[in-house]
Amino acid sequence: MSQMEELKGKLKEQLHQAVVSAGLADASEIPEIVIETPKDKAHGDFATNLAMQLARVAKKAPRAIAEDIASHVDRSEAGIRELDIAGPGFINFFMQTDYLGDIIQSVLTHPEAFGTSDIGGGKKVQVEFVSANPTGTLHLGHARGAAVGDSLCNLLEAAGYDVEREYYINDAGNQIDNLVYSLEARYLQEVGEPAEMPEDGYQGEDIIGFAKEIVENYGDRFKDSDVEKRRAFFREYGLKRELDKLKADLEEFRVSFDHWFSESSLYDENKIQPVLDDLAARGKTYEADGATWFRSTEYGDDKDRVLIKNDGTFTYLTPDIAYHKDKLNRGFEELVNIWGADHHGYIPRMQAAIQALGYEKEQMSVQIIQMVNLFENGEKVKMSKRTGNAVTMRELMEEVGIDATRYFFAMRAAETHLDFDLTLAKSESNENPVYYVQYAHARICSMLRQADEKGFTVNPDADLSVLESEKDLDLMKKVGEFPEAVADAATRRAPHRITNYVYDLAQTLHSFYNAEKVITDNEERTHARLALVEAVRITLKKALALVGVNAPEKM
RNA sequence: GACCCUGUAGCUCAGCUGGAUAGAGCAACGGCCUCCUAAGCCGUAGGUCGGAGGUUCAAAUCCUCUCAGGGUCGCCA
Repeated sequence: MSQMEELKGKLKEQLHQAVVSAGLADASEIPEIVIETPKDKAHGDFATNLAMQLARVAKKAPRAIAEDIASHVDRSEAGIRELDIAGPGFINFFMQTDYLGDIIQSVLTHPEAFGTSDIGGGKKVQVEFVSANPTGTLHLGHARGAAVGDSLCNLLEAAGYDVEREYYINDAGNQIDNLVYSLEARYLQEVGEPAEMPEDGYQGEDIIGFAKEIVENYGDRFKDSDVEKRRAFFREYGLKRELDKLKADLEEFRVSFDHWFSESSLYDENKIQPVLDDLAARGKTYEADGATWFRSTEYGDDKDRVLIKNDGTFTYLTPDIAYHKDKLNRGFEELVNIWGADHHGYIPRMQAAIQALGYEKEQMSVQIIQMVNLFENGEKVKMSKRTGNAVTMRELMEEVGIDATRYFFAMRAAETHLDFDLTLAKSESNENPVYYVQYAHARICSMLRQADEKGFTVNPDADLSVLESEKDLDLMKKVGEFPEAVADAATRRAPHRITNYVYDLAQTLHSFYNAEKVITDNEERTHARLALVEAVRITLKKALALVGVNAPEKM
């Protein structure tokens, strides 16, 4: 538990006692006391709406209740320096400031623990994201999914969940056959045979590249070889190369998965039929029109869904149900799927399947990643200038840079449509929020270097009580809010709260920097401010790391 | 037709498990470098929170209806 939480806990406890001793309400009638941090600091360090909540129970006006509470609360026990009753009945608390110094010191002595919590209680959660088909290149939308998914995992880990990152490889459907035929056609073209691309073949440059590789390494030996053998080889080769490329791109984007799960392994290990049998045994399937149907309407889906088509093959849903069953069998208590917006209609049937198999609906949740629109110089960009196709993740990384790309994707709530401003993301100026935050970090590093030259080092035991200016206190408070920001972002599955927080922290630092001098002739204060500034640096770095952004030491 | 997302300052967005005069960035305007990075700071201006009802002591936030934009509705994946 962070110092901030402890402090709030103590305050709640004292307020609770005050309500009882003032005879306003019985202990059982008191609602959960909410302590908030007011937006306006004129409203104190903390505030509560308790008096308003008690109006009904106590049958008194909120302000009168607030007066009663105020006169009964043990101020020194709760760490209250001063308190105000304001507005319709808010109680504003101005706290004794010594707790702020304690927070800074604990950041310096236990930096690794700062910002972590145990609200997850070690719960095993699996997050499946990106999962793009291994038939081409990662695009804009995948990049957003990767950034959001990875940041969410970081947050859940910080909040004490046991997290696994998984990528589901769709390597069994006919899109893979298509990959094989496309690669085959490209290969034959390379060795001078007349061959046409399949009608809906993959036109990407990557496939041509793979065909060239095969010619380099194996010559034209597949030209006249047995078609089945050739295709088996191309399947393996094409898939491997596509996966290598996906992994490499994602690694570069600072996203790595714990587990790459192959759809075809569900077939190889006979994991699909047993699930069909299980559903049938539970009476959740029926035959009609030559197909086998799943009664998803029993769980609120719009209509029932086909599992086995009348040609005897499975729909996409069928192995996917088996896949989810497999995930739950692996011991995950909760599954989080991060899907593109085009899959939102798919949620009810998957949730139906989970329930039909006897699991709780809540064991699977879906985070939808909404569309991304690219803008450059105020104009909508649809296609890559280079290739004429959709803009790829790699192009983004190269043109915009990884830090800015990850920051921009983390910056907005995942389920909202995103306008990605290329011009802004690329600009190395004050308009760009990424640089603003990174600059704060670099600025501190610069101060620390200069302090070092003058013989000052950061001392966690520095006496922080000498820091009394408004800017000092603002900055300490902002650092203290970090653990709460992380816990909040994790609970709400909202990485964008971290970028909001870190921007705020950077702003507070810059403001402090312009108002107060860190390195001065006053040794005591210099030590105290160095400690403060180092704590800010650690916090900036940790917050940026949560969204996959580097914290440079120089800019 | 059904469902999902969105509608808050000129632009991009926070806030949405109800609370104090609705916040931030950019853009606009005015200031600040003999001083630890001006990629910075300080200030000014700018809003019928799409609209209409309702619930509440209190609504941007909850409910109903409605308008606008985007998306999805396959025995594709």
